[in-house]
Amino acid sequence: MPSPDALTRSDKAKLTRLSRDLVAWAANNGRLFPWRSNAATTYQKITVEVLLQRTTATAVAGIYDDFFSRFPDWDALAGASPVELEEFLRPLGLWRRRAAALIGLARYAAGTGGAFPSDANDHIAIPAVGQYVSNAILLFHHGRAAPLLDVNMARVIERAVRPRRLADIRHDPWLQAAAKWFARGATSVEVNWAVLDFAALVCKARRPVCEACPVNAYCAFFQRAKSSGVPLATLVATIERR
DNA sequence: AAGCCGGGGGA
DNA sequence: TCCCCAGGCTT
Repeated sequence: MPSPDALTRSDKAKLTRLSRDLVAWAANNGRLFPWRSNAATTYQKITVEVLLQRTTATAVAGIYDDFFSRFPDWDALAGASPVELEEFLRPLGLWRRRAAALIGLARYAAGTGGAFPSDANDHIAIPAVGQYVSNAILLFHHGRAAPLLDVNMARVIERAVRPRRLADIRHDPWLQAAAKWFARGATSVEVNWAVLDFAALVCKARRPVCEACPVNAYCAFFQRAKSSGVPLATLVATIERR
């Protein structure tokens, strides 16, 4: 009997279809952000992932130009005065914690000339780099496929396929495997951006727009809602774990 | 593997 | 007020 934490063939097929459909959806409905531009440097792409934590992409977009004009590279950020940096970060919330994290990360990166280890096991020692930013480093700095597994990707995968078992996204074996499979391959970046946009615009935490969802035909969450007759809004509150 | 932490903004 | 937002850190 296979482990309940293993990806089934059915899971894989569904995740593959999901990634393809969301990339297609994003081609017409995806959001445009400066940090996704070809002009964005690796420094900007990694730094912005710290800016984006526990805040909205809209808020980050609002400070993006000013921030990177004042702190254009790792050296500038590493030498920033905490007080000045905090002023830039205030609109995002968590500004004291974020300033300290950014300076720690920047000091590290400035010391290596902007290079990061290619082995994710070596990332845990780097300030402000947890599982999420580690994957961002693999994805944007090393050009490797990696899932930006945050609450958004987790929500979409859990609704479409099945809920995770553990409370913490970062420790659930099935969800980890599912995300990795979901974001595998040469289109990893596009898949990651597509699911973030889809989660923000359609598969929202509070009021998902299931009626206009491009994948509702095979979404477990929507199918369950439809067959149970329970109003969607009620079901949203309870993604049951098993 | 859980608990804790910590700020702005929208519903 | 409560909940959500591209989580990291400590235990």
